[in-house]
Amino acid sequence: MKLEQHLSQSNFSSDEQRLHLHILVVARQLGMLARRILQPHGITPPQYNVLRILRGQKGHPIAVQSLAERMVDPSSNTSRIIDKLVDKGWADRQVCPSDRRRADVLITDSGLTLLAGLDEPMSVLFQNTMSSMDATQLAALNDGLSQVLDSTDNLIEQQS
Amino acid sequence: MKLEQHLSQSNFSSDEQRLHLHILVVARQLGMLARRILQPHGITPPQYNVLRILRGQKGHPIAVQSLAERMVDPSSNTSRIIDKLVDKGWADRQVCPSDRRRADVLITDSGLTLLAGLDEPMSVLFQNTMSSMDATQLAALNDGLSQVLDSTDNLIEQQS
DNA sequence: CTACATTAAATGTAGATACATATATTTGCG
DNA sequence: CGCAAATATATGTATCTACATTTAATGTAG
Repeated sequence: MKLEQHLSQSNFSSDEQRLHLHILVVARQLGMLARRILQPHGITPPQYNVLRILRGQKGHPIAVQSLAERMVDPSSNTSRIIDKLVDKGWADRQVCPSDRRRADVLITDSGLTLLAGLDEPMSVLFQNTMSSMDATQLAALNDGLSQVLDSTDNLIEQQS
Repeated sequence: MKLEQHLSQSNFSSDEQRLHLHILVVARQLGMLARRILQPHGITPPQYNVLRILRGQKGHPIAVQSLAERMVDPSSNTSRIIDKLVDKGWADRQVCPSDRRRADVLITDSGLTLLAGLDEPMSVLFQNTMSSMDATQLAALNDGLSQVLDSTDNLIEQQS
């Protein structure tokens, strides 16, 4: 009944609406906690997201568009997020030789060092926020959200 | 495994991290779908959120601060969101006579009419996005997210 | 090979957000 | 009462986001 306290509202029109609001409110809280960890290091959540994707490339450059597709928030302005990463020396961008429209992006050593220092606090955050759940419950939630994601994908696809 | 497709990533460091990302990605999709419903009516999700709270007051005025506490995103600039609602004629704001620091906010008939037209499409959205789940599964998800909300509240409280 | 369409990225711009500060009012203590 | 502290809201400001447009490079039909 935490949600009810949060919104000072005692009943919702359906369990579906309640779940909808639950997801939005929890996402906001998780985002806030992540921001607090990242902020002292001068990095925002979308920038962190991009850096993690770059690290996952293990040295292979990636185009801006592919980056955008893999981001949690794909509508963010990926070009300008990369600008910031390059400005701060965490990423490197250069024109792709085989297709000069594209920009190859790579993480720098400095970026890798930054991420290395963030891995532990972020992983502690995941553990702390999910600590009340056992493996079965975690799996149930992941399954349920996967189904919701499937529904939203279908709805979004329909419209476009 | 929808999440994996979305992020083009095949494995995560833990189920906790996977759940964290699941929540963020689903919240983003739900927000996007809501925005698409609201946009043609010239209203944004935070504005809609405030209007619904105002309607819930059933004619009783509410202070800006109390509004902020009940919003999904309490850090939004509630004053300026109310500005927009007042500009569009959906809400009415006047200085509280008993404490002139405060501003009493009320929904207008025009605001009620707007909401009345949005109730159905929004409720259809809730149903559509959650349609794959039965009552048991809905309850399990709501319970789980309530636990996560509790954990995040504790973490946020600790820090401040 | 030229012209037009397509693609990739960057940029312009209005509006929204986060965070700090300012303004106005009330409270409470000497 | 008189004045500092607290409270409620509004405003300032830099940054960020969403959405449209622009620039540049490539693909492709004639």
